[in-house]
Amino acid sequence: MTIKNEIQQLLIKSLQALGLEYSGEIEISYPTAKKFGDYASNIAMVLAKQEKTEPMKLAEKIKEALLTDQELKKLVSEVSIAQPGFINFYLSDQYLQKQVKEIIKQGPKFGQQKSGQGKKIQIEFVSANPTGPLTIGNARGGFYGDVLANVYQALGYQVVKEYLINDSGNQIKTLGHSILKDDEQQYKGKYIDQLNKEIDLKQDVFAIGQQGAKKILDEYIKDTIENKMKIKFDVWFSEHKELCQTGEIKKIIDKITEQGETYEDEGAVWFRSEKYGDTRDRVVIKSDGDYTYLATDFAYAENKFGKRKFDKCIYVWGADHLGDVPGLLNAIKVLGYEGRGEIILQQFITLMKDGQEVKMSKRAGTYITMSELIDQVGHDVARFIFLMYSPSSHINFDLDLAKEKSEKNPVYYVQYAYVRANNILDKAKNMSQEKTGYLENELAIVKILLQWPEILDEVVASKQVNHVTAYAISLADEFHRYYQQYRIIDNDLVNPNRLVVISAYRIILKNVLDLLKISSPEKM
RNA sequence: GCCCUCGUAGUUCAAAGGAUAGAACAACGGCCUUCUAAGCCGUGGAUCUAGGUUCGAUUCCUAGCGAGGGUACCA
Repeated sequence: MTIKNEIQQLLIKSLQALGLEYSGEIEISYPTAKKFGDYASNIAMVLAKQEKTEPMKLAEKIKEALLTDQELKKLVSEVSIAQPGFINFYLSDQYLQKQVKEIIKQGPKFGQQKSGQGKKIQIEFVSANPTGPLTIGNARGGFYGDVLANVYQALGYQVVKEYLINDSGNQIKTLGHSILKDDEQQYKGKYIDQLNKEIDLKQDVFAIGQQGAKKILDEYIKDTIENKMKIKFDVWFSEHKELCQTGEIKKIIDKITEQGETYEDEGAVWFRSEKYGDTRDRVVIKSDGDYTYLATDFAYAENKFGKRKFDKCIYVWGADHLGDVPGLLNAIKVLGYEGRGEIILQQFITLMKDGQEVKMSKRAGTYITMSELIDQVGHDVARFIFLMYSPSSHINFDLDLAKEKSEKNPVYYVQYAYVRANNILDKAKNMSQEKTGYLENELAIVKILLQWPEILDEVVASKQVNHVTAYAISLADEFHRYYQQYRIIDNDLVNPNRLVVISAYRIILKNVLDLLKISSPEKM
């Protein structure tokens, strides 16, 4: 149980004792200034209207009730009221000192929780079409999905990371034409020239496209993902093999047709999506007999929820799939899995060059590949850059600027804090020890360390993975300041309390960096 | 036209409806005989516009302006 949870429990008890009714979740936040304590609740302001009283008076009553609770004293040394009605909590020094030892005891496990209760969750991300190398646009969701998976895992979920290979359908034909370099060529670039030489061109277009797709997947995409981005997918899911050849698409479309969820019009088969709140119905079988993307989505959803029994599936998509969201959600609903699918849209990246926008296009050959970027700035920097963005923000990306800034990237700031902590612990091994009390800065560090499990909870709730990088930076920040201000080893003497704090610090920072899959160097 | 996302320091990004809107880079001024200065301290600098809801709005609502995306029997 996190500190936030404990404070929530204390408040619930107090509200009950006062006979106050409140059904919502009690919000606990980190105050903006140190004088307001370590945790704060706005509950008095929320309830003031319902109780027809003033927030300050109500806060005072709740405070009185809190103070009678013996449990409170284990955690908190002081509760105060502040305008316009905040209730502020101050963690006690004893509690903090106890918790530092807990961090050291748990080590890499600190922060892990069991709230996921072993539920099976699947995260599908990247899933770029195997028609060209991975651009930074395609790969935007890569680091995101990878870290989100780690967060879920830390909270006790069973996570499967999956890449859907779109190896059937029209874009494969188009790829075939492109490799043949005939009139219908669309994709261009060196990799197409290469494939043109490597593949036997005396086959039909679809076969050429499929061979090309396989080569692109193996030689470009997997290489970038596994070796450059350091992402390990648990499942590479072939649409062609798993959904087309097995007949799963046909089966599921037949099934919903039996249920009356489709109808025929103008030679095509339509899914009644409008019935479920969509703006229009959507085609699942085209008049030429081919299945649409949505038909595949039906089969894929059934495969995920029905066949493989995932409790929850997260789809990390690019913003260009926006139009498919209602179709998929309604498909999930019709199949009986409503509420178990969640779609995260990643907004587009605009490529900037000398202050000008460049349209990123595989067809025009104007793009930056993820592989290129990582070669230029290194894995840790590339990963950190992408993880700092919120999924909903439109990124303006300038490669030259990224290169120029890579040496000043915040990732080094964070890693340097780790190096410093490490050096001290290394050096202090053989020092004689002299015990004194804890410094305020040390307790401040402990307070931040204890937020780690709360950050994990928050990320699962908000899906804002960028909060983890922000947390890493604030961890580094607090430590650098402390390091500058105090000498830990002085005249070959060291205070063991300080070493305890720094050990705990190193553990948490390592846990954070591991979760982000950023290296934690011992020396820089 | 309609739908979605976004609009915050010079720049790139943060901020579950909360308290004095945070960082980083850039600019300017300081700090290395002592645990690595890849660091620290200090200064200046921002919520697109107009209304509304609220004790309280960068956040929610309405309208406008601007950027990106969607609006296919493409994927």
